[in-house]
Amino acid sequence: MSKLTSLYDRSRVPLYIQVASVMRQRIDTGFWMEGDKISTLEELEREFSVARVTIRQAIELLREEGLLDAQQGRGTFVSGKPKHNRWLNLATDFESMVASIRENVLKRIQIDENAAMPDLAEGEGKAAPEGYTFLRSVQYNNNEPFSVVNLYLAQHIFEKGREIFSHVAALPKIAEMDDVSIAHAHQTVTIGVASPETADLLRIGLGEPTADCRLVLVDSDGVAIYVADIHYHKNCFALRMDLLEKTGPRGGRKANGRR
Amino acid sequence: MSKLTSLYDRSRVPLYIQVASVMRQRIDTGFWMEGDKISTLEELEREFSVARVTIRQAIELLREEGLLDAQQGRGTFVSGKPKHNRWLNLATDFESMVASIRENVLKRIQIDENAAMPDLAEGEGKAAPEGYTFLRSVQYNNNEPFSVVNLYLAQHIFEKGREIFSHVAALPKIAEMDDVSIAHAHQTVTIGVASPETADLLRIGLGEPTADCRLVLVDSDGVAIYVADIHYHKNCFALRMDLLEKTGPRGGRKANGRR
DNA sequence: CTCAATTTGTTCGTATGTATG
DNA sequence: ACATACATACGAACAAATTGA
Repeated sequence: MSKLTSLYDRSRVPLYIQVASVMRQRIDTGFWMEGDKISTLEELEREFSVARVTIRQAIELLREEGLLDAQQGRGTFVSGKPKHNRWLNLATDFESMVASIRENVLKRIQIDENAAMPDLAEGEGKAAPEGYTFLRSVQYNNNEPFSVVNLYLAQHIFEKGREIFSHVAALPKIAEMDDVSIAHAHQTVTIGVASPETADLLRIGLGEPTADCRLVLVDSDGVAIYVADIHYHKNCFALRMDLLEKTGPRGGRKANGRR
Repeated sequence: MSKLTSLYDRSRVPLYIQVASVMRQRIDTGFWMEGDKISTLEELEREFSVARVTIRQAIELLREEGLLDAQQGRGTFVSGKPKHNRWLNLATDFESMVASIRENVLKRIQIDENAAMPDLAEGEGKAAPEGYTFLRSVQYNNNEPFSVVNLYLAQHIFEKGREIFSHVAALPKIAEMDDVSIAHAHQTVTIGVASPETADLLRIGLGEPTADCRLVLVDSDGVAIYVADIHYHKNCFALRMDLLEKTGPRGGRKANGRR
């Protein structure tokens, strides 16, 4: 009870869902392997400090997902792993980002030519004087949506390929334009929550976490020509990076440590 | 009603909390600015397709957080912004990662010398034959926890500085060891959920989202000497990277595009 | 000052969900 | 499976405060 209230103060999500989240994670990470018999109800009751019925609700949830199989008199067994989507491996440099986007299937769902200005943070360049066109699209993989892209494209860029931008991803096209210079390109990844529109498009619940990626291209005049807010489904997001890319291997028998 | 059930099917988080999440985000992103009068209850009812009382519960939640101020007869106003923690800007190369970790305050809370092997994925090197020591620590900033580090340190590395590793961050110490070579170092970022221990240490709810970072160092023999699973509080996590770091500016009047 | 429109605040009844023991 | 308590959500009606005509 005391534990319940303290947990409730922190999250307000129904307890059995919290419990189910943790158990799902255990299966996912292999802490409970497929075929294993998991702890008994009594052990779980004690571990989570909740009532038996609450544990059973959590198990029922995972049973519906096909992850658990409770058998009277025997125990509860792991009957499957949550399917990971993790298709995406977010690129960490321009070339590979363009390459990966080029392969994507996307559906353009909205275009507003006279859009409001995107609000640019420090270091994201200055706004294009001719204004922006707003483009929204959804990216699919195996017929399932995995990201929503909200893009502000500088008007003078958009006009170079009004037709093309309506149907294909903008970034590769921009990369191909010889008369467009890109002085800076950076992305910032954070964790956000799904707005009603995003939730709808990604088919997730309102307020569920998403991986939010802001991608900004700045031209040689310091103008932000491409400002994208991308919301990735959390299960489709992974970002792997090599930390020694620039410097190469370090240390070893003979200290080559600069510093 | 139909919308309710469909949302409920997707998330099962209480509706008023979902609504509050979205409204909090709107304040955070500046869609609703401080001092603004936000939409009326009736408009919000329609927008979210929920009952008046549900909207009021969401507003009450944000009122308690100091973000909204509802005034009878006048409207509801934005009275503050959610405090951003966002201290962290995760490093994307080895040098700066070592430097940033060096500055952190950490509390070592657990050490197990004969720990189970970490399960290594493809490309993460092979396990150290002498086994690993498990170290768990919490990193603080302004007295608030922002990350939990679960580290498997190869036994032969741990023994080089048993005392030191008990009190300070391991990574900078390893970087200083001239007789330790690091052939590969990479990290993978995903979105995870808080386990009971992590939730407790970060003071968040069970199953709440976290930014999970796996950091692996592999020595020149292909042995994983440092395997860390780091769970960041979602509000303390931001990862900014320059996409043109390697190639420099591209395009412009005269196409200099290599390929 | 009064009136009407607008907007938040409160309450009732009902149904279902969550959690305990 | 049951009894109990409380939380969540709906819809609707009414009350109270503010504003401007």
